Amino acid sequence: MSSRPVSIKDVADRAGVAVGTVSNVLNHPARVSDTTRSRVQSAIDELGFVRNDAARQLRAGQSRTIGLIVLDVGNPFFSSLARAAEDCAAENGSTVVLGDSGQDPGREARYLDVFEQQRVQGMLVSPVGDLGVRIDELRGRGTPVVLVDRVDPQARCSSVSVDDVAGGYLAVRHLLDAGRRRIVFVGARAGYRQVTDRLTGARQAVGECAGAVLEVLEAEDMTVLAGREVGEVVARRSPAELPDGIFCANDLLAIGVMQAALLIRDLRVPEDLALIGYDDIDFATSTVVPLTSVRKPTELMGRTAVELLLEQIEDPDSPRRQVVFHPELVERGSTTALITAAG
Amino acid sequence: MSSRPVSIKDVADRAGVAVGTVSNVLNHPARVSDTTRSRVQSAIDELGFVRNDAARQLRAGQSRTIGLIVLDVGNPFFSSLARAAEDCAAENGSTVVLGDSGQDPGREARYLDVFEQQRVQGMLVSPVGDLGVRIDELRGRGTPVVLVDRVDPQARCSSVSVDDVAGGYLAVRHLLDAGRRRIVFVGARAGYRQVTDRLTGARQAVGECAGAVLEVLEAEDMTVLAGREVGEVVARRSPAELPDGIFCANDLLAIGVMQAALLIRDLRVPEDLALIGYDDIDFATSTVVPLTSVRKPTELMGRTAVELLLEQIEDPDSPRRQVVFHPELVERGSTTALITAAG
DNA sequence: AATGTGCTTTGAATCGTTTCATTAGCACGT
DNA sequence: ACGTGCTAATGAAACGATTCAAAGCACATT
Repeated sequence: MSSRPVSIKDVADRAGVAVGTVSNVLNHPARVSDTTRSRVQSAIDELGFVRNDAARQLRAGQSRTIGLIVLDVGNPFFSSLARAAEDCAAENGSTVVLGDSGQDPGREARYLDVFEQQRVQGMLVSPVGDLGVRIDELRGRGTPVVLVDRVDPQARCSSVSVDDVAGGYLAVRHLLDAGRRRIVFVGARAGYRQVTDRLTGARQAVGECAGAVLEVLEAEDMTVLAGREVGEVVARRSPAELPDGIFCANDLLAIGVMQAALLIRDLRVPEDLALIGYDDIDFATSTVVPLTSVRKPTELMGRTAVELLLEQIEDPDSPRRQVVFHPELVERGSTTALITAAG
Repeated sequence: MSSRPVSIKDVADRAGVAVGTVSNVLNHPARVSDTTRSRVQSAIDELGFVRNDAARQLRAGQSRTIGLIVLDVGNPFFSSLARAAEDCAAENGSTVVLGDSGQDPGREARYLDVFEQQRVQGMLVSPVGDLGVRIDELRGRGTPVVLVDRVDPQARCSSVSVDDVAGGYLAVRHLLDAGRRRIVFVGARAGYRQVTDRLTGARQAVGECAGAVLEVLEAEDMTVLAGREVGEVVARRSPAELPDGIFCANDLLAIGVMQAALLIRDLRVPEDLALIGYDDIDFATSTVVPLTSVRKPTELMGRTAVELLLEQIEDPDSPRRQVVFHPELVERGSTTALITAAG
């Protein structure tokens, strides 16, 4: 029943032309006369011909795909970045294929190997560990790499990342602008890099504001539950010791703190306590009081990553660029009271 | 500086053997003597040789990749399914590459084309619309397809899916077993297929229990906010009209209902009102009262999908199978009171 | 009639592997 | 010395596209 696959040769025979002509129809339609083109096209349709990409690539020496390796496809940051990268690649005639390393160096290595064997045009990688050597090898063999959400300290490749210090500054500055002075920062016990950057930014903002004080609290980890525990401790304090603004290192922590504040002590958010998170996850809009947060320009990062990669593909000797984006404040009810009724 | 890519020929020259021998080292190491093998291996390492997959595939006529096209990589269901599929594929020497259709038929078509041109071994697809014709074409040309989270009414290909009727039954049965009799089902105005199935299951369960009544409420859509609106309406009812158990068509709705119940009326969950959602999203553990939910066996579905595909790859004439999984109840505090203090 | 011009079409060479029939080399028994 | 079996290594022929120099053709110009 199912015979051997249809090749360009079969199409040529059917249409009564040479193989080169079929190839031209596929790749340089303008070179072919209208009549021939439509005859070839019919043959293609009738036979159900599908171009063999392996053969094309072998001869052409180049593929039309870009590999994207992310730490966790389930993470909204990466999925939205992937979406944007796909769009941008499509506009440039390329296709993004996605590999999920799941933070596992072994899987990451597998995808690097597979993509290199497939001779992808280039890769976007949000690396698990240090990829220094691997990146040099790849580049040496002609496959450029762009780092995502991480900068290469030795500037061997381009990268897109976010300035978390600026984000932390932005968040606390916003609290200060709203008149808050007794600020609490909630981070995590373990030293996530993002946490320390955000704290640094927070410190800067407080330092610039006379009369403002910053207290740092550590949660067990970066989860809602951990945030709730910290929130409960804070909520039980005497009125004099209560902060009037809390900045959490991510939204999950902030949601936990909010739960505690509303339920344990019936504090009003934002009147008694202004609250701000980080990452702007979907859920931030759905909390009882919608959560103000700090957002990375995810789509822009995805597009830029692809653009930087295309730059390197076109000219491997073009200078590497480290693009650092500034995050953006998303104001919601947890810091900004709606227009309150008179009184 | 960067010369032309290293080929198997270069390796052969360097090691002083024939190209066929290098190929054997790569593909049939047992056929090669130890000394030769190590000599070739050194040459490979020294030259940094990376096999050209296009050439391999062209000659071998087969690739080692499986295409997976999902509706939305951001959806935890798909990302966790993808992870499992990757693991299962890796165990069988294949690699999964992911394409995100984003519910867009155009993008879906693009990925189907790209993957077919790449001659993937087969595809797992959670289709946007009807893929009937396309699937026949693919299969006719030798690329098997397995549907994910959707059954093929004409059984042209295998599939993995979940019995949402059973899920709805499970949820309401659980409420009834906990002694609840005035049950409310919260669905969505627009007719999602999952919603109607879950409602059907709910009806069945109530039908089997004398004295139980089911009321159906419609939310604007399937979000936390819509759930909260419905919850507020319910919470304002007179005590006689209050339900004692609510089943929401997904977790977001349930979270919204919970927010309303706790805040508007200070109802106790689960004592006054037992609440159950569907999907078991991550957040279900992090609500103020942890949310009981119904979970699809995601990992199992991912693995099974790959297995069904491998089955079809090995023997294209093997019978197609429609595997339907039963969801599982995940009990948490919103339906089951912890051991209460004596009294 | 010869030559030139511009557009189509041709078909062989090529890309880097795998495959497989063949050969080489070696040890062993007669 | 010779055949027999083995294992190991060889190298040319695919695989299916793209590319490109060359040829073919129709028509205008000299």
